[in-house]
Amino acid sequence: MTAAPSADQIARVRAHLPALLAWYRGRRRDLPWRAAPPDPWAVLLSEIMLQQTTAPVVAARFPDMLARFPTPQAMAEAGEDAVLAAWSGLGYYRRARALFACARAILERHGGRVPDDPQALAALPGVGPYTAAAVAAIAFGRPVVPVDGNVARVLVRLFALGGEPARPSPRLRELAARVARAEDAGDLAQAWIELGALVCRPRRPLCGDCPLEQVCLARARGLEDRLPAPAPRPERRLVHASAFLALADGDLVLLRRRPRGGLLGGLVDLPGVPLAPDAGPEPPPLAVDWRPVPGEVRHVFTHLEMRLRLERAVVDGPETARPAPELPAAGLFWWPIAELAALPLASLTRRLLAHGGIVPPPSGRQASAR
DNA sequence: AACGCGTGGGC
DNA sequence: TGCCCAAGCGT
Repeated sequence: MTAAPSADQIARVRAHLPALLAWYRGRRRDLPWRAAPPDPWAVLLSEIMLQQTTAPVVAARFPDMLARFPTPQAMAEAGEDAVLAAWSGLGYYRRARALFACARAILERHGGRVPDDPQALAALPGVGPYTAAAVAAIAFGRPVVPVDGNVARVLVRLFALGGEPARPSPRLRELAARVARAEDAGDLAQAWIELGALVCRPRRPLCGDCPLEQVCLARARGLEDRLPAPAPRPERRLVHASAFLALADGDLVLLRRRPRGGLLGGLVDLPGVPLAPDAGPEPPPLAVDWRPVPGEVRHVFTHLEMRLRLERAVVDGPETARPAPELPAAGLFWWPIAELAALPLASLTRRLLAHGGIVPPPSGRQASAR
């Protein structure tokens, strides 16, 4: 099966690190989270946003996020709901709550300054092995190689690790540590990642453009298109349900705060959207005259597909519907449509609202990018 | 260790 | 269109 990486091959790769560094510095992209000198908080914020979210999406949202929360203290003082609202549409919302907890931990444990030690970084909420190494290398020049999916794939090909899944793993991190060197750690960390993102792509790698082509075992053996082996695709469950859109006085909408754990945890949505894949159908939240909205909203999650009908009702009388004074921690509440931008809404919720004729403005972003 | 957790873009 | 995938983490 997979031969262990040889000391010779590691030495060959290390000897080519200057070429990798030169390649990176020659084609460095103008990414909004790369500033000189690096701001450790900005680096940490960007790396958490980049966890499983594509760089173009983060590029579009990072400047507003940093402007809204320029320091750990600013984020800690803004409160969890403000962070969650600013995160609207980015997905994996646990990251937003962990980020808020992370800002508080930086304030309490480290006097408001991002720590430079990988171990201290990894102890922060939402910061795992990759993010800790990335911040340590990029923001502080620590001689570590952060291993993300890109770097894992590059290593599997460079060392022709046929039986190795191309995901960050303790074994690949150990290999990365043996390839690391003390000089230019920040640029080298980014070089490995950029190489995977732009050249050593998942499919059809551009080996002719690769600064490491001459030392790549997969290339030498003609395996560059067959490594890494594709991972099996997990099943995706299909869930049918009905969501309920209740309007009052033309300017209030009935919403619900979801429980903090699980799917879309802590976000605001419409009653009837399943709280979990196996949750049964929910009864209407009000005994009123519901009318089906024609069509269906189909939304695909990583492990779940929802097909949602929408029931709509208009209730009259301000005595039956009063706007909540503030966003509640749980349960149903009425909210002015004009103030939807203040709420942490998932993309699914925006689509349901739009299907019912309500288009909320972007949540939590700066009012204007001008 | 495997699974739960969003979303949007590329092809 | 449907499928693949993305600068992972927590449990």
